[in-house]
Amino acid sequence: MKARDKLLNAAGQLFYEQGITATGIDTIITKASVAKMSLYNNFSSKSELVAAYIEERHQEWLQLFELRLKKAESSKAKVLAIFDAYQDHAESHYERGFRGCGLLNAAAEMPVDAPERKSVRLHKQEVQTLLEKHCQEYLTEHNSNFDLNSLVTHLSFLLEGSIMLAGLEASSDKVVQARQLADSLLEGAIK
Amino acid sequence: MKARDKLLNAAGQLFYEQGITATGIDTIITKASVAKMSLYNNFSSKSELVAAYIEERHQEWLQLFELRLKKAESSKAKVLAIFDAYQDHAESHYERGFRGCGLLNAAAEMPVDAPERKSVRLHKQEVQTLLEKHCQEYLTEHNSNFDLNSLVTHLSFLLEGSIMLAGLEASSDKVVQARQLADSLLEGAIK
DNA sequence: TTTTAGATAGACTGACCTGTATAGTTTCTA
DNA sequence: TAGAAACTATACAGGTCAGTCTATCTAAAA
Repeated sequence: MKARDKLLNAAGQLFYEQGITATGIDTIITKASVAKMSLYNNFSSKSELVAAYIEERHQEWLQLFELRLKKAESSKAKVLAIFDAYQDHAESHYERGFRGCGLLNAAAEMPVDAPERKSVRLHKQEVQTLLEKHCQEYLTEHNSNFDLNSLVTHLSFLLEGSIMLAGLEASSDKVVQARQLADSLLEGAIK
Repeated sequence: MKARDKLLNAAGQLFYEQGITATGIDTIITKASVAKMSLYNNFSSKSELVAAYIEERHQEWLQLFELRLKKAESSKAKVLAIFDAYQDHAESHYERGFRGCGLLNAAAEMPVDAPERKSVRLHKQEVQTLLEKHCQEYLTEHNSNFDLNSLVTHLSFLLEGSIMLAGLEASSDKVVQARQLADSLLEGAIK
């Protein structure tokens, strides 16, 4: 395996488990079994490694979502596939200590003006856009005039609130509950 | 003002704005205009200062809530007072950079087994207990057999999801929207 | 076979980290 | 007014931080 990938793997695990600021360069390269210069040949600084980490987490989630989306047959199932992907994410990290959404956690430990917060914001906006798209389809399919914006906002609160509380409790239960609530919310929107 | 209070003020601001791990002892004592020994005479370690910070944030919120609760006349208004307190919190920090819930942020930057995470969990449970109490009253008052647990869970997702996204966007808008959604949710629960 | 790119180990810098030790000063209070 | 308690400034220890430098090695490409 290339040094860059080893680094991303090690950093991915450590950043997620210990937090970014609390994780030092030396810990990362030791876990990756890589020389320090290999880090600085692939990334110009720790910040750049952090940026790569954030991007990777997001792509990882998008892949989980794509998998779930393929299996979704109804338009409601497509909306709920977003919740499924959150659940998959939660459960994939359960054994080594689930700690919530890596992106929200990263943003939470950065100062207000940190560039990392901006990219997390963009990623969450992308999730919101996905929600909007599939909710739109769902509503038009059922000829509902339910307010799209408030539905999307509502679902995004269920999503992020549940993953946050799930992380705090180190369990995916809350995400499962959020999915159920989202389900009945969607049902209510076409009645 | 006593050194202990000066320290709690300075640490409170710095921890909230910059994150806990990223804030050093020296930065805190400089901002507090206090000698280093004053810190270690009042707190045995940085961790103890962090614990005090977390406790203080929680008490601060409880006070905001008490104020709102007093003004609430209906049982629905009492439930919504919890959302109002979140909004007050968001807006009180707006000028110097709102960054979400200090407790959730603190938990987010700590390793899975950190004691800080446990106390944050306890505080969030207290909020949930308040939600439960006032929802209970609301439902019985209106002779509703709406499921209490799912209502409370739902509201807690709206609460924590909105404060998290609000922090990411440095605006209290999301919390206001969450309150509106909570309002109609409560209305729906007694129909 | 020679060149080149990627990797290695490890020493090093200078700044910053938490926490301690010492000694002098202010402030409250009995 | 005398003593105790709280506070100050400063220096220091021992560690860790991000990042640089050098020198060596290996493997694939030219």
